Amino acid sequence: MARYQAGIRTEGRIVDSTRELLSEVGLEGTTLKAICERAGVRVGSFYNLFDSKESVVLRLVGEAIAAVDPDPAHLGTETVEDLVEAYISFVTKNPTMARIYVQIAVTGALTHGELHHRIQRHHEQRLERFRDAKMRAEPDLDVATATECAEVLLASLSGLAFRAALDEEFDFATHVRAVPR
Amino acid sequence: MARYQAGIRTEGRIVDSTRELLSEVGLEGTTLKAICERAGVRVGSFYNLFDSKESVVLRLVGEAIAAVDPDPAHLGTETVEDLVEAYISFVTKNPTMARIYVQIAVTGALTHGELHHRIQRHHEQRLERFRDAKMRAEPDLDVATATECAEVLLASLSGLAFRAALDEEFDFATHVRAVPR
DNA sequence: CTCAAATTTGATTGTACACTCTAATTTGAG
DNA sequence: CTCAAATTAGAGTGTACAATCAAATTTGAG
Repeated sequence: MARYQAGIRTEGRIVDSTRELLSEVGLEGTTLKAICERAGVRVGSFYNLFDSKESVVLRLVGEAIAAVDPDPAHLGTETVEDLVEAYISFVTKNPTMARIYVQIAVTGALTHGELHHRIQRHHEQRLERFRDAKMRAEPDLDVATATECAEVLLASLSGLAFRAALDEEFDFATHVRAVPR
Repeated sequence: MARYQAGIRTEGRIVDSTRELLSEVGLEGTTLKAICERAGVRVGSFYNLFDSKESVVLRLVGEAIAAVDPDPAHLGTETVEDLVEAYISFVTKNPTMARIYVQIAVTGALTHGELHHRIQRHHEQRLERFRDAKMRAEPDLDVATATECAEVLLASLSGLAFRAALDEEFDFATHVRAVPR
């Protein structure tokens, strides 16, 4: 069972090259051959470490999802502003990951069932956090209205993130801060 | 040169089956084989009528783009509400086309250059129309602010359209009407 | 140093894809 | 009815893909 250093390093290189490729050429361009070439590894070595190409991609999706949300420890005290600012810093400081998320959300979710569920579940969680933050700020609001607000705000954010993913010039932060809430 | 009826009918069947496939299984699942099978046509017949698979897809993109916008004849008098309502009725009455647009916007734009330009150009045109409508309603607004508003509103709409494309249950119209402007 | 286990290699398989080509068939204008 | 042009059929090409496998090599604990 005991793993060797060589194998661990190889695994890291494979994950790194997959991440780079996903952000540079999308899911479509991230082929097994491309991953292996960039990692300086033969195909056989890849399959010694991973069950399938999908398993690496799925790991990266998890990474991206984890990076979207701010410190879960603060759950229960965060404001809508906190969540919005966290999203801004995610997209601007981590454009690679943001791109991966947007790309996989669409290219993956519509066809591959596994990714679809993962993205859907993540959206619901985010919706709840935004709604709770909203209700913390305005306790008189009923749940339905708060959920409505959260849904629209989230849609604006993802719409703008989508735009940022397609157009490098797009000033994401400024536009997000202009979103009415 | 004179075309025969048989060829014209075949062409129609191919376009129809491509449209159906795009909305059902996305760009990825819309293979030449699938198109031909559904159209009840052999591969050779396809290439007698079209240069490539891409050319049919591109025609469908044009169709989708044309369907997104309301009657261009009214250009110059339409209000922001008109544009928003037109978008709502496009997405709700024509979910197939909406799906095609969203899917192609992302899956296509990031990799295939041709589609990328087309989608980008369309977005800019839409942005201008929303901005002009906004300025017509509030003549005191400076161009930058109006553009800003239009950009955010459009992002909200596309974010919600994206959501609707992923989740059949999603009540698009209600959410769009809840978007602050 | 030894040796079993971990890792690497590279040739190989099988499948799906867009697209081509030639010959047979069908169409419809004159 | 004729026949050139349009259409269709369907086998075939080439390429890219994910994944497999047995054999060679490397690792590192004892």
